[in-house]
Amino acid sequence: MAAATKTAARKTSAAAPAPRAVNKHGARRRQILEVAAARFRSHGYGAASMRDIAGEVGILAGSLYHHFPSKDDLFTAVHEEGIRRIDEAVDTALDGRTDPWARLEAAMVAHLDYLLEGGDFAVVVLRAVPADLGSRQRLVALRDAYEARFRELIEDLPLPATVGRDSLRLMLLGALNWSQTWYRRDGDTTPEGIARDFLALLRAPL
Amino acid sequence: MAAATKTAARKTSAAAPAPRAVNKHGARRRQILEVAAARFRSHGYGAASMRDIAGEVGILAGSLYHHFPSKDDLFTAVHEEGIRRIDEAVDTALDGRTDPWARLEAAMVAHLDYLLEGGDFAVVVLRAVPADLGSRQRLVALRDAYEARFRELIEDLPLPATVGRDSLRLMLLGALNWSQTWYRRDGDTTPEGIARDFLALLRAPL
DNA sequence: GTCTATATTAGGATAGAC
DNA sequence: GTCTATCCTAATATAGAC
Repeated sequence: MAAATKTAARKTSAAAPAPRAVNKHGARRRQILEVAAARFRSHGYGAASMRDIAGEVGILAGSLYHHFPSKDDLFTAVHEEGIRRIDEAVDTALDGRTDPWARLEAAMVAHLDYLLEGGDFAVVVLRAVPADLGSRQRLVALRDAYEARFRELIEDLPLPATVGRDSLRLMLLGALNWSQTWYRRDGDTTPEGIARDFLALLRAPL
Repeated sequence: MAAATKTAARKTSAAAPAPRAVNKHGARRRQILEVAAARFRSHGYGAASMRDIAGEVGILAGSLYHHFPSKDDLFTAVHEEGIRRIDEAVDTALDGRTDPWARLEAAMVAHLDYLLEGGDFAVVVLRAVPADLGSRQRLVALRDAYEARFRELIEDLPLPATVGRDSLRLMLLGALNWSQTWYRRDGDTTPEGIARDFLALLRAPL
Protein backbone atom coordinates (compact mmCIF):
# COMPACT_ATOMS: atom_id res chain seq x y z
CA MET A 1 0.00 0.00 0.00
CA ALA A 2 1.56 3.25 1.21
CA ALA A 3 4.79 1.36 1.70
CA ALA A 4 5.49 1.59 -1.99
CA THR A 5 6.38 5.23 -1.65
CA LYS A 6 9.33 4.49 0.60
CA THR A 7 11.14 2.04 -1.63
CA ALA A 8 13.93 4.34 -2.78
CA ALA A 9 17.24 3.22 -1.36
CA ARG A 10 19.13 5.56 0.94
CA LYS A 11 22.20 3.67 2.03
CA THR A 12 24.81 5.25 4.24
CA SER A 13 27.18 5.73 1.33
CA ALA A 14 24.97 5.66 -1.73
CA ALA A 15 27.13 7.08 -4.47
CA ALA A 16 26.56 7.09 -8.21
CA PRO A 17 27.96 3.74 -9.41
CA ALA A 18 25.58 0.95 -8.43
CA PRO A 19 21.88 1.57 -7.75
CA ARG A 20 21.32 -1.89 -9.21
CA ALA A 21 21.59 -4.03 -6.08
CA VAL A 22 17.95 -3.57 -5.16
CA ASN A 23 16.87 -2.48 -8.57
CA LYS A 24 17.84 -5.48 -10.64
CA HIS A 25 14.80 -5.56 -12.87
CA GLY A 26 13.34 -2.15 -12.24
CA ALA A 27 9.73 -1.24 -11.63
CA ARG A 28 8.16 -4.59 -12.44
CA ARG A 29 10.36 -6.35 -9.94
CA ARG A 30 9.36 -3.91 -7.24
CA GLN A 31 5.72 -4.35 -8.11
CA ILE A 32 6.03 -8.10 -7.82
CA LEU A 33 7.72 -7.72 -4.44
CA GLU A 34 4.87 -5.53 -3.18
CA VAL A 35 2.18 -7.95 -4.29
CA ALA A 36 4.10 -10.95 -2.98
CA ALA A 37 4.59 -9.30 0.39
CA ALA A 38 0.84 -8.78 0.67
CA ARG A 39 0.06 -12.38 -0.24
CA PHE A 40 2.72 -13.85 2.03
CA ARG A 41 1.37 -11.72 4.82
CA SER A 42 -2.27 -12.63 4.42
CA HIS A 43 -1.91 -16.27 3.40
CA GLY A 44 1.44 -17.37 4.77
CA TYR A 45 4.24 -18.82 2.70
CA GLY A 46 2.66 -22.21 2.05
CA ALA A 47 -0.78 -20.99 1.06
CA ALA A 48 0.34 -18.09 -1.11
CA SER A 49 0.58 -19.25 -4.70
CA MET A 50 2.66 -17.99 -7.57
CA ARG A 51 -0.47 -17.96 -9.72
CA ASP A 52 -2.28 -15.61 -7.36
CA ILE A 53 0.69 -13.32 -7.08
CA ALA A 54 1.09 -13.21 -10.84
CA GLY A 55 -2.63 -12.60 -11.28
CA GLU A 56 -2.61 -9.63 -9.00
CA VAL A 57 0.40 -8.22 -10.79
CA GLY A 58 -1.44 -8.64 -14.07
CA ILE A 59 0.75 -11.27 -15.68
CA LEU A 60 0.68 -15.05 -15.89
CA ALA A 61 2.45 -17.38 -13.53
CA GLY A 62 5.16 -18.39 -15.94
CA SER A 63 6.22 -14.79 -16.40
CA LEU A 64 7.12 -14.50 -12.74
CA TYR A 65 10.04 -16.81 -13.32
CA HIS A 66 11.66 -14.27 -15.56
CA HIS A 67 12.08 -12.07 -12.46
CA PHE A 68 12.57 -14.63 -9.71
CA PRO A 69 13.90 -18.12 -10.29
CA SER A 70 11.68 -19.75 -7.65
CA LYS A 71 9.11 -19.14 -4.96
CA ASP A 72 11.84 -19.55 -2.36
CA ASP A 73 13.83 -16.76 -3.96
CA LEU A 74 10.81 -14.51 -4.15
CA PHE A 75 10.08 -15.00 -0.48
CA THR A 76 13.70 -14.44 0.40
CA ALA A 77 13.73 -11.19 -1.56
CA VAL A 78 10.59 -9.98 0.24
CA HIS A 79 12.15 -10.85 3.55
CA GLU A 80 15.40 -9.04 2.78
CA GLU A 81 13.59 -5.96 1.57
CA GLY A 82 11.47 -5.97 4.73
CA ILE A 83 14.51 -5.99 6.96
CA ARG A 84 16.18 -3.32 4.89
CA ARG A 85 13.16 -1.05 5.26
CA ILE A 86 12.59 -1.41 8.97
CA ASP A 87 16.28 -1.06 9.62
CA GLU A 88 16.31 2.14 7.62
CA ALA A 89 13.26 3.43 9.48
CA VAL A 90 15.01 2.95 12.81
CA ASP A 91 18.12 4.64 11.43
CA THR A 92 16.13 7.69 10.50
CA ALA A 93 14.34 7.79 13.85
CA LEU A 94 17.55 7.65 15.84
CA ASP A 95 19.33 10.25 13.76
CA GLY A 96 20.55 13.10 15.94
CA ARG A 97 19.07 11.84 19.23
CA THR A 98 21.37 11.34 22.17
CA ASP A 99 19.25 10.87 25.31
CA PRO A 100 19.11 7.09 25.97
CA TRP A 101 15.40 6.97 26.86
CA ALA A 102 14.48 9.20 23.95
CA ARG A 103 16.50 6.99 21.63
CA LEU A 104 14.73 3.85 22.84
CA GLU A 105 11.32 5.44 22.49
CA ALA A 106 12.13 6.73 19.02
CA ALA A 107 13.24 3.27 17.93
CA MET A 108 10.10 1.72 19.41
CA VAL A 109 7.89 4.17 17.56
CA ALA A 110 9.69 3.58 14.28
CA HIS A 111 9.53 -0.18 14.74
CA LEU A 112 5.83 -0.12 15.60
CA ASP A 113 4.97 2.36 12.94
CA TYR A 114 6.50 0.21 10.31
CA LEU A 115 4.95 -2.93 11.73
CA LEU A 116 1.43 -1.54 12.05
CA GLU A 117 1.16 1.06 9.32
CA GLY A 118 4.11 0.53 7.03
CA GLY A 119 2.64 -2.33 5.09
CA ASP A 120 3.24 -5.95 4.43
CA PHE A 121 7.01 -6.31 4.33
CA ALA A 122 7.68 -5.82 7.99
CA VAL A 123 4.93 -8.23 8.97
CA VAL A 124 6.41 -10.97 6.82
CA VAL A 125 9.80 -10.39 8.38
CA LEU A 126 8.50 -10.86 11.88
CA ARG A 127 6.75 -14.11 11.20
CA ALA A 128 8.37 -17.51 11.57
CA VAL A 129 10.58 -18.43 8.63
CA PRO A 130 9.43 -21.70 7.01
CA ALA A 131 11.55 -24.56 8.30
CA ASP A 132 12.40 -25.98 4.88
CA LEU A 133 13.40 -22.74 3.24
CA GLY A 134 16.78 -22.82 1.58
CA SER A 135 17.83 -19.39 2.78
CA ARG A 136 16.43 -19.89 6.26
CA GLN A 137 19.66 -19.51 8.21
CA ARG A 138 20.62 -16.31 6.47
CA LEU A 139 17.21 -14.77 7.03
CA VAL A 140 17.22 -15.65 10.71
CA ALA A 141 20.67 -14.11 11.02
CA LEU A 142 19.43 -10.92 9.36
CA ARG A 143 16.58 -10.61 11.81
CA ASP A 144 18.85 -11.29 14.75
CA ALA A 145 21.13 -8.50 13.57
CA TYR A 146 18.18 -6.14 13.49
CA GLU A 147 17.07 -7.06 16.98
CA ALA A 148 20.59 -6.56 18.27
CA ARG A 149 19.99 -2.85 17.77
CA PHE A 150 17.53 -2.93 20.63
CA ARG A 151 20.01 -4.77 22.76
CA GLU A 152 22.38 -1.82 22.37
CA LEU A 153 19.69 0.75 22.99
CA ILE A 154 18.81 -0.96 26.25
CA GLU A 155 22.40 -1.33 27.31
CA ASP A 156 22.77 2.44 27.09
CA LEU A 157 19.90 2.98 29.51
CA PRO A 158 20.70 4.21 33.06
CA LEU A 159 18.95 1.43 34.95
CA PRO A 160 18.93 0.13 38.54
CA ALA A 161 21.46 -2.67 38.95
CA THR A 162 18.72 -5.16 39.75
CA VAL A 163 17.04 -4.86 36.36
CA GLY A 164 17.62 -7.72 33.95
CA ARG A 165 18.34 -6.11 30.62
CA ASP A 166 17.67 -9.27 28.63
CA SER A 167 14.24 -9.68 30.19
CA LEU A 168 13.52 -6.05 29.50
CA ARG A 169 14.43 -6.37 25.85
CA LEU A 170 12.41 -9.55 25.38
CA MET A 171 9.40 -8.11 27.14
CA LEU A 172 9.50 -4.88 25.20
CA LEU A 173 10.03 -6.37 21.75
CA GLY A 174 7.49 -9.11 22.46
CA ALA A 175 4.82 -6.61 23.45
CA LEU A 176 5.56 -4.50 20.38
CA ASN A 177 5.63 -7.37 17.91
CA TRP A 178 2.49 -8.98 19.25
CA SER A 179 0.56 -5.74 18.77
CA GLN A 180 0.34 -6.80 15.14
CA THR A 181 -2.34 -9.32 16.15
CA TRP A 182 -4.71 -6.90 17.88
CA TYR A 183 -4.03 -3.50 16.36
CA ARG A 184 -6.81 -2.04 14.23
CA ARG A 185 -6.32 0.99 12.06
CA ASP A 186 -9.72 2.38 12.87
CA GLY A 187 -9.28 2.16 16.63
CA ASP A 188 -8.32 5.09 18.80
CA THR A 189 -4.76 3.91 19.30
CA THR A 190 -1.70 4.90 17.29
CA PRO A 191 1.78 3.41 17.05
CA GLU A 192 3.11 6.43 18.94
CA GLY A 193 0.50 6.03 21.67
CA ILE A 194 1.21 2.34 22.11
CA ALA A 195 4.96 2.86 22.39
CA ARG A 196 4.45 5.68 24.87
CA ASP A 197 2.01 3.67 27.00
CA PHE A 198 4.24 0.60 27.13
CA LEU A 199 7.26 2.64 28.15
CA ALA A 200 5.24 4.46 30.79
CA LEU A 201 4.07 1.18 32.29
CA LEU A 202 7.66 0.12 32.68
CA ARG A 203 9.03 3.36 34.06
CA ALA A 204 6.34 3.96 36.68
CA PRO A 205 5.92 1.51 39.58
CA LEU A 206 2.71 -0.48 39.78
CA MET B 1 5.01 -35.04 22.79
CA ALA B 2 4.70 -34.82 26.55
CA ALA B 3 1.31 -33.23 25.99
CA ALA B 4 -0.14 -36.62 25.24
CA THR B 5 -0.01 -37.57 28.89
CA LYS B 6 -2.30 -34.73 29.87
CA THR B 7 -5.15 -35.55 27.53
CA ALA B 8 -7.51 -37.05 30.09
CA ALA B 9 -10.42 -34.73 30.69
CA ARG B 10 -10.82 -33.28 34.15
CA LYS B 11 -13.80 -31.00 33.97
CA THR B 12 -15.14 -29.26 37.02
CA SER B 13 -18.12 -31.59 37.22
CA ALA B 14 -17.00 -34.73 35.39
CA ALA B 15 -19.64 -37.27 36.35
CA ALA B 16 -20.42 -40.67 34.82
CA PRO B 17 -22.94 -40.02 32.03
CA ALA B 18 -21.24 -38.35 29.07
CA PRO B 19 -17.49 -38.58 28.57
CA ARG B 20 -18.22 -38.64 24.83
CA ALA B 21 -18.08 -34.96 24.00
CA VAL B 22 -14.31 -34.95 23.57
CA ASN B 23 -14.08 -38.68 23.11
CA LYS B 24 -16.21 -39.20 20.05
CA HIS B 25 -14.07 -41.82 18.40
CA GLY B 26 -11.85 -42.83 21.26
CA ALA B 27 -8.11 -43.28 21.25
CA ARG B 28 -7.52 -43.06 17.51
CA ARG B 29 -9.25 -39.73 17.31
CA ARG B 30 -7.07 -38.36 20.07
CA GLN B 31 -3.98 -39.69 18.36
CA ILE B 32 -4.93 -37.96 15.14
CA LEU B 33 -5.50 -34.73 17.02
CA GLU B 34 -2.05 -34.93 18.58
CA VAL B 35 -0.32 -35.55 15.27
CA ALA B 36 -2.35 -32.89 13.51
CA ALA B 37 -1.53 -30.33 16.20
CA ALA B 38 2.18 -31.01 15.70
CA ARG B 39 1.94 -30.63 11.93
CA PHE B 40 -0.22 -27.51 12.05
CA ARG B 41 2.27 -26.04 14.48
CA SER B 42 5.38 -26.76 12.48
CA HIS B 43 4.03 -26.27 8.96
CA GLY B 44 1.05 -23.97 9.35
CA TYR B 45 -2.44 -24.76 8.18
CA GLY B 46 -1.81 -24.40 4.48
CA ALA B 47 1.38 -26.41 4.28
CA ALA B 48 0.30 -29.25 6.56
CA SER B 49 -1.16 -32.03 4.44
CA MET B 50 -3.70 -34.68 5.26
CA ARG B 51 -1.37 -37.25 3.73
CA ASP B 52 1.47 -36.33 6.05
CA ILE B 53 -0.76 -36.36 9.09
CA ALA B 54 -2.17 -39.74 8.15
CA GLY B 55 1.30 -41.08 7.49
CA GLU B 56 2.54 -40.10 10.91
CA VAL B 57 -0.51 -41.66 12.48
CA GLY B 58 0.22 -44.84 10.57
CA ILE B 59 -2.83 -44.91 8.32
CA LEU B 60 -3.58 -43.71 4.81
CA ALA B 61 -5.05 -40.39 3.90
CA GLY B 62 -8.49 -41.70 3.04
CA SER B 63 -8.87 -43.22 6.47
CA LEU B 64 -8.63 -39.82 8.12
CA TYR B 65 -12.00 -38.94 6.69
CA HIS B 66 -13.64 -41.58 8.76
CA HIS B 67 -12.72 -39.52 11.84
CA PHE B 68 -12.93 -35.97 10.51
CA PRO B 69 -15.05 -34.93 7.55
CA SER B 70 -12.54 -32.37 6.25
CA LYS B 71 -9.24 -30.64 6.90
CA ASP B 72 -11.15 -27.62 8.13
CA ASP B 73 -12.90 -29.73 10.72
CA LEU B 74 -9.67 -31.31 11.84
CA PHE B 75 -8.05 -27.95 12.33
CA THR B 76 -11.10 -26.66 14.15
CA ALA B 77 -11.01 -29.64 16.49
CA VAL B 78 -7.32 -29.06 17.25
CA HIS B 79 -8.03 -25.43 17.95
CA GLU B 80 -10.94 -26.17 20.26
CA GLU B 81 -8.97 -28.77 22.16
CA GLY B 82 -6.11 -26.30 22.55
CA ILE B 83 -8.34 -23.67 24.08
CA ARG B 84 -9.96 -26.23 26.34
CA ARG B 85 -6.58 -27.30 27.65
CA ILE B 86 -5.09 -23.90 28.32
CA ASP B 87 -8.33 -22.73 29.87
CA GLU B 88 -8.29 -25.72 32.15
CA ALA B 89 -4.64 -25.10 33.06
CA VAL B 90 -5.46 -21.55 34.15
CA ASP B 91 -8.46 -22.84 36.12
CA THR B 92 -6.25 -25.19 38.04
CA ALA B 93 -3.61 -22.53 38.67
CA LEU B 94 -6.12 -20.05 40.07
CA ASP B 95 -7.88 -22.56 42.27
CA GLY B 96 -7.86 -21.39 45.87
CA ARG B 97 -5.82 -18.24 45.35
CA THR B 98 -7.26 -14.91 46.44
CA ASP B 99 -4.49 -12.29 46.39
CA PRO B 100 -4.89 -10.33 43.15
CA TRP B 101 -1.19 -10.17 42.28
CA ALA B 102 -0.69 -13.82 43.16
CA ARG B 103 -3.66 -14.74 40.95
CA LEU B 104 -2.26 -12.81 38.00
CA GLU B 105 1.16 -14.37 38.40
CA ALA B 106 -0.31 -17.85 38.71
CA ALA B 107 -2.33 -17.35 35.53
CA MET B 108 0.73 -16.03 33.71
CA VAL B 109 2.78 -19.05 34.75
CA ALA B 110 0.06 -21.48 33.69
CA HIS B 111 -0.38 -19.70 30.38
CA LEU B 112 3.34 -19.64 29.67
CA ASP B 113 3.91 -23.15 30.86
CA TYR B 114 1.30 -24.44 28.50
CA LEU B 115 2.54 -22.30 25.67
CA LEU B 116 6.21 -23.19 26.04
CA GLU B 117 6.20 -26.69 27.47
CA GLY B 118 2.68 -28.01 27.07
CA GLY B 119 3.04 -29.00 23.47
CA ASP B 120 1.53 -28.17 20.13
CA PHE B 121 -2.10 -27.41 20.84
CA ALA B 122 -1.61 -24.13 22.63
CA VAL B 123 0.79 -22.88 19.97
CA VAL B 124 -1.75 -23.54 17.23
CA VAL B 125 -4.38 -21.66 19.20
CA LEU B 126 -2.26 -18.55 19.48
CA ARG B 127 -1.45 -18.31 15.82
CA ALA B 128 -3.54 -16.42 13.32
CA VAL B 129 -6.64 -18.30 12.20
CA PRO B 130 -6.67 -18.78 8.40
CA ALA B 131 -8.86 -16.13 6.82
CA ASP B 132 -10.89 -18.53 4.71
CA LEU B 133 -11.66 -21.06 7.42
CA GLY B 134 -15.33 -21.85 7.78
CA SER B 135 -15.29 -21.88 11.56
CA ARG B 136 -13.10 -18.80 11.79
CA GLN B 137 -15.51 -16.55 13.65
CA ARG B 138 -16.28 -19.14 16.28
CA LEU B 139 -12.60 -19.84 16.89
CA VAL B 140 -11.77 -16.17 17.23
CA ALA B 141 -14.61 -15.81 19.70
CA LEU B 142 -13.29 -18.73 21.73
CA ARG B 143 -9.86 -17.16 21.98
CA ASP B 144 -11.32 -13.79 22.89
CA ALA B 145 -13.25 -15.47 25.70
CA TYR B 146 -10.04 -16.98 26.99
CA GLU B 147 -8.19 -13.68 26.92
CA ALA B 148 -11.05 -12.01 28.75
CA ARG B 149 -9.91 -13.94 31.79
CA PHE B 150 -6.81 -11.78 31.92
CA ARG B 151 -8.91 -8.68 31.61
CA GLU B 152 -10.69 -9.66 34.81
CA LEU B 153 -7.48 -10.58 36.60
CA ILE B 154 -6.07 -7.15 35.81
CA GLU B 155 -9.25 -5.36 36.80
CA ASP B 156 -8.94 -6.89 40.26
CA LEU B 157 -5.45 -5.42 40.71
CA PRO B 158 -4.99 -2.51 43.15
CA LEU B 159 -3.36 -0.08 40.73
CA PRO B 160 -2.61 3.65 40.66
CA ALA B 161 -5.40 5.53 38.92
CA THR B 162 -3.08 6.66 36.14
CA VAL B 163 -2.38 3.15 34.92
CA GLY B 164 -4.13 2.10 31.72
CA ARG B 165 -5.43 -1.38 32.32
CA ASP B 166 -5.94 -2.15 28.66
CA SER B 167 -2.37 -1.23 27.83
CA LEU B 168 -1.18 -3.33 30.72
CA ARG B 169 -3.09 -6.37 29.54
CA LEU B 170 -1.95 -6.00 25.96
CA MET B 171 1.65 -5.51 26.97
CA LEU B 172 1.65 -8.44 29.34
CA LEU B 173 -0.09 -10.94 27.06
CA GLY B 174 1.96 -9.77 24.09
CA ALA B 175 5.23 -10.31 25.92
CA LEU B 176 4.09 -13.74 27.09
CA ASN B 177 2.78 -14.89 23.74
CA TRP B 178 5.79 -13.69 21.83
CA SER B 179 8.10 -15.70 24.08
CA GLN B 180 7.09 -18.63 21.92
CA THR B 181 9.41 -17.31 19.23
CA TRP B 182 12.60 -17.09 21.30
CA TYR B 183 12.19 -19.60 24.11
CA ARG B 184 14.51 -22.60 23.99
CA ARG B 185 14.00 -25.62 26.18
CA ASP B 186 17.71 -26.03 26.80
CA GLY B 187 18.28 -22.45 27.89
CA ASP B 188 18.54 -21.40 31.51
CA THR B 189 15.10 -19.80 31.55
CA THR B 190 11.86 -21.41 32.68
CA PRO B 191 8.24 -20.39 32.22
CA GLU B 192 8.09 -19.55 35.91
CA GLY B 193 11.22 -17.43 35.67
CA ILE B 194 9.97 -15.52 32.65
CA ALA B 195 6.63 -14.74 34.26
CA ARG B 196 8.34 -13.60 37.44
CA ASP B 197 10.83 -11.41 35.61
CA PHE B 198 8.18 -9.74 33.46
CA LEU B 199 6.00 -8.97 36.47
CA ALA B 200 8.99 -7.64 38.39
CA LEU B 201 9.88 -5.28 35.55
CA LEU B 202 6.39 -3.84 35.68
CA ARG B 203 6.10 -3.51 39.44
CA ALA B 204 9.48 -1.87 40.07
CA PRO B 205 10.21 1.57 38.59
CA LEU B 206 12.90 1.86 35.97
C1' DG C 1 9.14 -9.35 -20.94
C1' DT C 2 5.09 -11.90 -21.56
C1' DC C 3 2.30 -15.63 -23.34
C1' DT C 4 0.95 -20.41 -24.54
C1' DA C 5 1.23 -24.85 -23.47
C1' DT C 6 2.50 -28.39 -20.73
C1' DA C 7 5.28 -31.52 -17.62
C1' DT C 8 5.12 -33.04 -13.07
C1' DT C 9 3.84 -33.43 -8.50
C1' DA C 10 0.90 -33.01 -4.75
C1' DG C 11 -3.24 -31.80 -2.52
C1' DG C 12 -8.24 -32.64 -0.63
C1' DA C 13 -11.73 -35.62 -1.03
C1' DT C 14 -14.82 -39.82 -2.30
C1' DA C 15 -16.60 -44.75 -3.31
C1' DG C 16 -16.57 -49.14 -2.29
C1' DA C 17 -14.14 -53.50 -1.09
C1' DC C 18 -12.57 -55.84 3.00
C1' DG D 1 -11.84 -48.72 10.83
C1' DT D 2 -8.72 -49.17 7.19
C1' DC D 3 -7.25 -49.80 2.46
C1' DT D 4 -7.32 -49.48 -2.60
C1' DA D 5 -8.12 -46.85 -6.26
C1' DT D 6 -9.25 -42.80 -8.20
C1' DC D 7 -11.25 -38.04 -9.37
C1' DC D 8 -10.39 -33.43 -9.59
C1' DT D 9 -8.04 -29.53 -8.75
C1' DA D 10 -4.19 -26.67 -8.11
C1' DA D 11 0.60 -26.08 -7.38
C1' DT D 12 5.69 -25.13 -8.97
C1' DA D 13 8.27 -24.96 -12.75
C1' DT D 14 9.96 -25.26 -17.75
C1' DA D 15 10.36 -24.68 -22.98
C1' DG D 16 9.79 -22.13 -26.66
C1' DA D 17 6.96 -18.88 -29.56
C1' DC D 18 6.18 -13.96 -30.04
